[in-house]
Amino acid sequence: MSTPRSDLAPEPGLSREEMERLQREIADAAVFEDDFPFDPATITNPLEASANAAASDLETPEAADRSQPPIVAGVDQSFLDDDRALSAVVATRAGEVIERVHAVTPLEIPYVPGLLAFREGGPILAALEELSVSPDILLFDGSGRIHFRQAGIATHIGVVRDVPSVGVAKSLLCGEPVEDTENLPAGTRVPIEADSSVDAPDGTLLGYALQTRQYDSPDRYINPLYVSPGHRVGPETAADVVEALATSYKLPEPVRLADSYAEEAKSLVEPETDHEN
DNA sequence: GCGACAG
DNA sequence: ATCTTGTCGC
Repeated sequence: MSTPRSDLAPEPGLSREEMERLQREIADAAVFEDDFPFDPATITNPLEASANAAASDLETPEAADRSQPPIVAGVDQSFLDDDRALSAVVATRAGEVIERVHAVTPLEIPYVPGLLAFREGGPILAALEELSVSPDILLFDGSGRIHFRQAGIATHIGVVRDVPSVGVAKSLLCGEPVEDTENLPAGTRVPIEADSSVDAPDGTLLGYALQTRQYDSPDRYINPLYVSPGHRVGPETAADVVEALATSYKLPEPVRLADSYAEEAKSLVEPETDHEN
């Protein structure tokens, strides 16, 4: 049963203290383990999509929902001016784009590390409202459980909508890799554990540094992604899904698609309106 | 007081 | 995030 928590939506007008209190509520409501009906192994990009399509053929009417691969949606933002954000959502199934939507909303607050959801959550929720399909899982450009209060933007939106979600960050917000993450071979994952900066027992597994791509050559190397559970997904599955979708590039395809669509959709937006002074 | 900090 | 030049490699 689906139980959205609109009451926990990120409100930009709150004081910093109230925002942090809300994040602790989000973390309490979040589920950092697999809790969804589909088979994550059926999440793929186009190249491998045909391989597993044959396996699920003889469907009974009741299982009709699972006769098709899960819908994976990537979410990302771009900025139009200094006070408007454009949020883009690209829904994919078996690696194919089935829907793209976007929404523009005013930015209420500046970027503050740890409070990203209060800056970009509004635009994201507005864009998700525009979607006609129901994503089985959401991939965000930012952290999930790898967060001071275990409530990164992927976790926050996942809980509010009660949809499985994963955080995919390009840099590490907090936590401690259990070993060096420089110049890792492709396919490597290094656990990220809670340290004193995180509101969780030291050593709690928050996510993974995941090396999806790497150069063959000498001194230059690609940094890993920092993948963490958002909501209703465990750390292993979160990394599995991102790895399965990051076939040609460092970032998983739905996130790349959302990234470019967020840029592309700028041309569809009205120029900034002069607010009367 | 200093450092560190997703997008 | 956004800007933007320079460099590496197929």
